[in-house]
Amino acid sequence: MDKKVRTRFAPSPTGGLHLGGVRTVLFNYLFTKQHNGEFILRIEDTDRTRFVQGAEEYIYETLKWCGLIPDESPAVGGLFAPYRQSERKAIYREYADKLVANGHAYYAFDTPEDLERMRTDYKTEANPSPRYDATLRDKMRNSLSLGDSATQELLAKDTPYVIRIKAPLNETLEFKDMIRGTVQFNSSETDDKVLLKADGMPTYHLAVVVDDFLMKITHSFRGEEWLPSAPVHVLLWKYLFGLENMPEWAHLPLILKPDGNGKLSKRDGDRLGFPVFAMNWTDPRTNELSKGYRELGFLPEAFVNMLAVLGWNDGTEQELFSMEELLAKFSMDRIHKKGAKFSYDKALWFNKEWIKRLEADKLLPYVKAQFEENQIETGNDDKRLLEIIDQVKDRCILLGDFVEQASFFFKAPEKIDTAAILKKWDEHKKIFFAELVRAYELNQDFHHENLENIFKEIAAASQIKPGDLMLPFRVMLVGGKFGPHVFDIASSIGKSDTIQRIKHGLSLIDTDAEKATT
RNA sequence: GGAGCGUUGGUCAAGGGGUUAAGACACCUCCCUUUCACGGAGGAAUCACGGGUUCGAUUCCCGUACGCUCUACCA
Repeated sequence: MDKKVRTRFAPSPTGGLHLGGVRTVLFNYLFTKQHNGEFILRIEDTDRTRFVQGAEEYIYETLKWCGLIPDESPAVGGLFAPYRQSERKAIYREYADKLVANGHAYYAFDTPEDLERMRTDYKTEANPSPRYDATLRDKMRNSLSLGDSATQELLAKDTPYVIRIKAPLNETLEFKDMIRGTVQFNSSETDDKVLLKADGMPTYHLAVVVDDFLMKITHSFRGEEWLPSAPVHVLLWKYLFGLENMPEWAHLPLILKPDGNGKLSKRDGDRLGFPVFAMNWTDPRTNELSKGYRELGFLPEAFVNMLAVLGWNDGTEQELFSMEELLAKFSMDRIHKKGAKFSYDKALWFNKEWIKRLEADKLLPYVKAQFEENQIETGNDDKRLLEIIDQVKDRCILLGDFVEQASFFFKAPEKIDTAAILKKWDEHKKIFFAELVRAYELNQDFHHENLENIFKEIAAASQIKPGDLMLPFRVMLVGGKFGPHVFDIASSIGKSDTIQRIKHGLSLIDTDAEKATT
């Protein structure tokens, strides 16, 4: 391949950027990077949607969070600007006119009602969805059926119209898909798709072909749902720029809903309780907020990893890939043809693995942010925080779990699970803890080994098994049955806090025990 | 209805004429841990169906079934 690889992604700014969209960019990005190519982000907006506040920025931010906007090619601007569809209206118009002039497209004056009528009038059992195609176009109001003079008259009167492609009969249309090999269609199966809408904006079909040509795109990635409209695009390439200049296509497999079948949608996320957007997304039409993976406590590394192996693997047992590893190992020919059902459980597993895998100092900023959000003061001692992260990160699935798993290092628990203690509580244990407090008060060395030794000595003297005392101790310190080793915690929070928490625990146990008896 | 695409455990999947058909998630059992996790060992569970080709088909070919996508002046 001697020509420079150039790829693009064209998100619509109205729909947010969901899992499938991010994965398309990811594969696109990996491929482009591997070929040392150039990646173009084009915004697929329309007159109606281009003013949606913050939608473009949202897309950039998502891609930045995932590490998918390469530094060397800026998001907007560059060699082939403008990249916003709404700013390229005149360009599309020019090519639509050219197609009409060459006889490959025509004006159609049908109103929405006309089209509706056509769909009901010609609907039969054998053909439940009639199309505007070679069999029907003579019966509709267009420049082909009306003739030149009538058409000119309508145009002169500013009658609204669209431009439709004139799909030929019985031609074999084929193209090579990077994932599926050669795909063939019969041109009779494609209908006369609208290329230029009445408002002067192009449809996706025209825009994608024109832009891919003008921006010299060599490889074009999109979801599998576009496969059925590929013949229209092949036709446009043939009429406008020559098939030899057509980029290679890759139709990526769909991401399917976890239960049942079908494409994963925003609704499924709401219904089953997991996000389908990388970041929080507020639908501009309904103002409805959908939670994002970022806000839910996912690491970008985990999110990207999870997406990468949804529809691709390297043929080994490896499942955990950093971006560097993906760049080294990704290849188009190992992308699956089959759509994959999304599994949130597996997504959580990836996050858990990445939290375990990342060094504490990489985790530090995330953990700090979590504590800040929950108004827990961690002080300025990063060294201590790093130690704590190392102690608890194995038990965290989401970044937010650090709050539950480590907040007691900084702050006495608000609630104590006294019920867990009271099941096996008695006077002897009460006395033990009173003695423990006294012993710890006198003690200067608050290292965990020493604390454990003192604890065990007193237990032995009281003739109670240490095991029966560990749980109450733990609950007093952290509030519940979880967390790292008790003596590590005691050592970390220090003498006065430890003693205070035991005392507080004892008084709570007393009051709750009374409540239980009355 | 039509066209295109697809079909290995519940899910993600490796493999691709002869295999005890990898591995992961989830589930279950046990071990470790005087908590919760992590970790370790094990278990249950799969080649859609029917025809070919072949000594032999999960693998190749042809059908069938099923599923999905599209069938908008949405992308």
